[in-house]
Order: sequence, then C-alpha cells, then structure tokens
Amino acid sequence: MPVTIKDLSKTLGISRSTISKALNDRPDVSPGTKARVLQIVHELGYQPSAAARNLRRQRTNKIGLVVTYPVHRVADFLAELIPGMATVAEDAEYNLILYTSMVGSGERIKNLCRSREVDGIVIAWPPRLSETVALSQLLADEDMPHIFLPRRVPHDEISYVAADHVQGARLLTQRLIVLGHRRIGFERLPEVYETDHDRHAGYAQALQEAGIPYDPQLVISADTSDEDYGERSLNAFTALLEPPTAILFFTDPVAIKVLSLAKARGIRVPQDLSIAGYDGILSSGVTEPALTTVRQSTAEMGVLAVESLLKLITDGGAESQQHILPVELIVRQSTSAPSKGSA
Amino acid sequence: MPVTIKDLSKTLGISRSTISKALNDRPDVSPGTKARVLQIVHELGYQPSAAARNLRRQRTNKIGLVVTYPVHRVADFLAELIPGMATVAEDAEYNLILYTSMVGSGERIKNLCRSREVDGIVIAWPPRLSETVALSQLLADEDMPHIFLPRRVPHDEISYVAADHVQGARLLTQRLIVLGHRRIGFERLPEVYETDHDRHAGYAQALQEAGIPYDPQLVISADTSDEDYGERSLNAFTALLEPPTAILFFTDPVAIKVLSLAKARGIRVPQDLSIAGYDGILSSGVTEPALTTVRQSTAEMGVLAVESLLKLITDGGAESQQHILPVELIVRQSTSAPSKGSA
DNA sequence: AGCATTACCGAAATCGATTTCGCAACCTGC
DNA sequence: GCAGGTTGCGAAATCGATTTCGGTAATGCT
Repeated sequence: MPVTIKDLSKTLGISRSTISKALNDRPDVSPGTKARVLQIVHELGYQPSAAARNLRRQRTNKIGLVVTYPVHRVADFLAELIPGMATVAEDAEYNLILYTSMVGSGERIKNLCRSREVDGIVIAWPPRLSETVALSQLLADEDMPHIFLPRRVPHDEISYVAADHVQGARLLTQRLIVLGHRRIGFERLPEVYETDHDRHAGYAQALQEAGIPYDPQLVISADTSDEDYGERSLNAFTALLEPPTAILFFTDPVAIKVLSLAKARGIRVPQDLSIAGYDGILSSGVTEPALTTVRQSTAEMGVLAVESLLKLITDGGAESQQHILPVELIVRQSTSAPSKGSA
Repeated sequence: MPVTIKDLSKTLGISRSTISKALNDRPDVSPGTKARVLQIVHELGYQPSAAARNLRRQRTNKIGLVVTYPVHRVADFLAELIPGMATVAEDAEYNLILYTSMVGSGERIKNLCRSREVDGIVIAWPPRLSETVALSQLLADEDMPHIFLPRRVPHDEISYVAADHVQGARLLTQRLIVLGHRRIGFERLPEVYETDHDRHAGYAQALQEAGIPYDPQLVISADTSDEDYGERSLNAFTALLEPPTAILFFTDPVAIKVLSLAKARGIRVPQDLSIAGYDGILSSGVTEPALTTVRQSTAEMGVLAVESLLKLITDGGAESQQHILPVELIVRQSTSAPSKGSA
C-alpha cells in the first residue's frame, strides 16, 4: 500500500488539509509546519496519487497525441515528432499519451474528450479539410483544446502548425526555371488537402513571376487508387505531345521510385529529365542521383505544436494558434539544366 | 460541464449504484433497467470520468514507456517500436504514456510508481546491468510490473525482451569463417552490457566450433569516450602485426563510418577487408558496398514486451517473462572471401 | 482594555465513480 | 402457509486528494 496523505496526517498529527496546503505552497501555512511536512514527506517517500489529484483538480497534466492515420504509414515522421513533443511537454510537467487506433472515428475522439483523461489534444495527420473542420467543431463543443499537425486549416478559429508549402513548391519551381526549364510538370493529389492546394499555388506563382504561361496539361492528378502511383504519373507526363523537361513529384518516396523507373527505361536523370521530390526524407540523400527536394522540419513542428497547445490549455480563452514554418530547399543531382534536344 | 453518473441517476430516477452496475455488467440488474440505462447513456452521451474511475479502481489502464536514454539517440528505433506497442496496448484497452526525461534517475521513476499513474512500465534501453538490477528491485518494491527492452537481464525474476545476440554474432562469424577468414576482428564495448557479452560469446563459440583458436589481440574494446570511436577501433586493428581480414563492428552506424574511412585510405572493401555491421538499419542497405549485418526486429520486441507486460499486470503474481527473439543474418557486399595477399 | 486584523489550522464538502451490504419483494417446494 | 432462496435495487462507504469556510489565537492599534 502506498503512503497517502492520511498517513502523513496521522504520523504528524496535522490535518490533511494543512498538509495539502503545505505541499501546494498555499499562504496559510506557517513555515515551521511546512518544513515539518516536507521533512516527513521525504522520510516516508510520499507521492500524491495521480488519480485522486486529477479527480479533484479536474485536469490531468496529460496531452493526447491522436494519430488519425494508419500509424505505420507515418512511423518515420513520428520518430522525428515524438522526441521533441515529449521533451517540451515534460518540461511543463505534462506527459504525452498516445492514441493510434482512432482512424476516421469522431466517436472515439468524442469519448476521449468526455472521459477527460487528457487536457488537450494534438491531432496528427488529420483527414481532409471538411472532416477536419467538423472534427475541430466537435472538439470545441467538448471544450477540448486542440491543434492540428502538420496541415494548414484555413479557418481563423482553428489552431494548427504546418510547413510553408507555397514557399516550398515556389522555391523548387524557381530553381528549375533558373536552370532553364520552361515546361515543368507538377503532380498533385485528387484529395482536397490544403497541402496540395498550397504547393500548387506556389508552383503557379513561380511560373507567373517568371512570365511562363500556366499549362494545365502539365499538372496532373495522381491516381492514388493504385498504391504505386508514381508510374502512372510518369506515363501521363511522357505521353504528352510536349512532355515536360522537369517534374515535381508529390513526395520523396514517389520520386525515388520514378528515379529507378527512369533508369530502367533509359531516361537519364537529370540530363533527359530533371526530377524533384518533397519532404527531405533521409534516403533522398543516398539515391543515385541524389534527389533535389524540400525539407520540412517535423521535429520543430512537434515542438511548436505542444508549446501552442499548452498555451491554449493555460489561457482558457486564448485565440487560435496558427503557425507556418519555413521550409528549406535542398538542391542535389537529380535536377540540372535541360539539354538542347529534350527541349 | 460533462454529464456525470449523477445526471443519469437524476433523469432516470435510478440510483447511481444501479447505473454503475448496469454499465459494468453486474449480475444484479434486471434486463429492463439495464436497457433503459444504456438508452439514456447513449442519449446524453455519457462517458465515465477517467479520473474518478481510476481513483476507485486503483488502476489506470495506462502503461508507461520509460526511455532511460537520450531519446533523440534512439528515435529511429522508437519509430519501429511505438506503432506496434501502441496497437497491442490499445487492443487491450490500454494506452501508452511516454516518459522520456528520466535519464539515470531512479528517483523520478520511483515517484512515477508511487503516483500510480500507470499500471506497468516498459523500460527501454535501460542502463548497464548493475543499475538495471537495482532499478528492477526498486520497481518490484513498489509493486510495479515492468519489463526491460531490448536487453537481456540475467536474473530469473526479471522480465525482458531481447534479441538473440549470441546467435547473431555466431551467424556473422560463421559466415566469415565459411568465406575462408581465419583472423576475424571483433569490436566490443567497455561497458558491461549483456548485449556485448552475448555477442562476444557468439563470436567465441563460432570460432571454437570451427577449431580456430581465440586470439585476444583480435578483440578490442572500443574507446567510446570519443563519439567517433569507429576510427580508433580500425586503427587498433590495422596496427596489429597480423591484422584481421574481417572485422565485426558493434553497430551499423560505426561500420558505415568505417566504410567511408576505408575508402579514403585506399583499403578496398571487401577485397582487402571484410566488414560487418549489426542491427540492420535502413541505410545499411544503400551504402557502397552494402553492409553485411544482422537484423533484429525492434517492432516485434515492442509487441512482445507489451503483451508480456499485460500478462504481468493481469496475473498479479505471474512468473517473469523472458523472451529472446531470433535474429536474421543479412549477407551483402561488404563481406567476401579474403584475398591471398591479405591473409 | 477593547476592537479589528491577521495568521494558521482543521472539519467537512467535494470530485465521480465503484463496491459492499442490507432490505424488500418475489419465488419455490413441501 | 412458511422457511429458505433468489432477484433487484439503493444507501452509504470508499478511493485520496483539494478547497471552502469558519474558528481560534496571536497581534496591532487606539
């Protein structure tokens, strides 16, 4: 049996209330009493029961990390995310609780709120926009502070931390333009994610700034019904009457697959075709040729998300936290000037 | 204000006790009453308060993942570990709470036990043996079920999940012997970890089985005071009068560093020197040459650890859970037969 | 001295659930 | 009709802390 505040009370001959106050630095405890309490607490190794304290205080000092996406698909990102999040949380005397089996179920999340086992929630890789907004509404109705990650949510009241994908795609596109490309392919997703929207905007913006007309043929929607969608996209691009001399793929893994595909077909990268990825995953640096890409710092996003969430928890009525982190262009060997013949 | 059991009681005109019993499938509730309770629970969206329930039940349905090692140093492994652990836990209605800032402090862990905010603890990457045993004793004194990962602990009463490092090193060594090597270097750590002990035993065993005498000169302790210890080890090996024709390094990262070091010095791998790593990390497959290594499944260890811990939690006095998982030899290009000249 | 503060402490209520125990009412079999 | 059982329900205790509120003693001020 662990030692409770009652035991302290008995051995000291001091009431429970006073002991509690001494331990919580209330003003109405004499220094002497407080010292005696602290002394005996140390001797008996007393530690308050978390459950009792949570019940009475109506808060748990825990924050939930809810992953609304098949967790093994984002494991690599989690590895970046978690250390930072956990550290920041623990510095503020909070801990992280993981909830990974909550794919697509508002019901489970609602129950989580009502059980009050966390004081706030970080929602990682939320669903597409409309569902995200609904989810946020649900959480707000339950008075549960929450923040989305890593996706922008275009609503003033909704908190999120995301990367600057407009800038990311713009930097990539600019780079290719500087290299001399005029026909730059852009792969986008059929789903309505803000990430995709932003990247497309950045792409279009870079073209416009360079005075290059926007050609809808060069923007194709990936057919994600097929797990291996890189190949279809590549086919669609090369089938064009005037195929692009450079292509921006949606993620590094897709680009890496296309890299080996191109090699198999005798397409030389970057001489015949420049290829760029997105995300800056580790293996993008070791391919042959190494991949030009844009890196977003998942670790920083995690840290910022927790810091922001803590603010939301503490300042009850605080305004929404919206953060867009800068991204970094990484130029490697998979992009170069277009050759004469391929133009 | 969330709806409590009291609200249900009031709207139904049924006592709190009966409602609680209905919700917990106690026998002394009539089917009719139970149905009405369930109905109203659904209507009002009632969800029991976790804190109140924890306090009364004296358990939290949470298990702690305590990382007693700088968390960023093991982030990659965490990525493998966590998805499996979380999934298994959640299937059993448990959740994972992360504790990452508990490096080297038995005191913090003791407090965690006494606060009773978790029902059991997985200790990941525990400290060296003597401290681990002390830690286990401390946890046992607090009646806290716990299991260590991923290290073997040679005590009957202590639970752990680890990989079969005797076999891992044995397989690697055997492989090199089959290739024709007779002088095989072995790098070990100065710290007293069972992992190191086991690997050394596997190495020695393979030699003995092949009738090759054990030469202490070929076994060197890495100087880990220096972060970059691979270089020192390599120097120590090559400085020998009769240098080895193959070397087993302690981990893949070390071996990978040595790989590039060798290239810089004009040592051809594997022609002049065969090199093997350990762990089977992702990048071990993309180096040039690709690394021969041994793979341990961190994901499986995580799953097994949680399953075992749940057993310990449920079966109060259950006996200790000790699991050693098989490892897999991965033969790649960094090892080959020794050349005549180098022998 | 008389009155108002201030400092310190403790009894009791509270948080929201679970569990024990006792009490009716209803059967059942003889 | 009655002892003995079974069912179904609720009052109250309990888990272990925090907080409210009121009371006592000490101190300050005329």
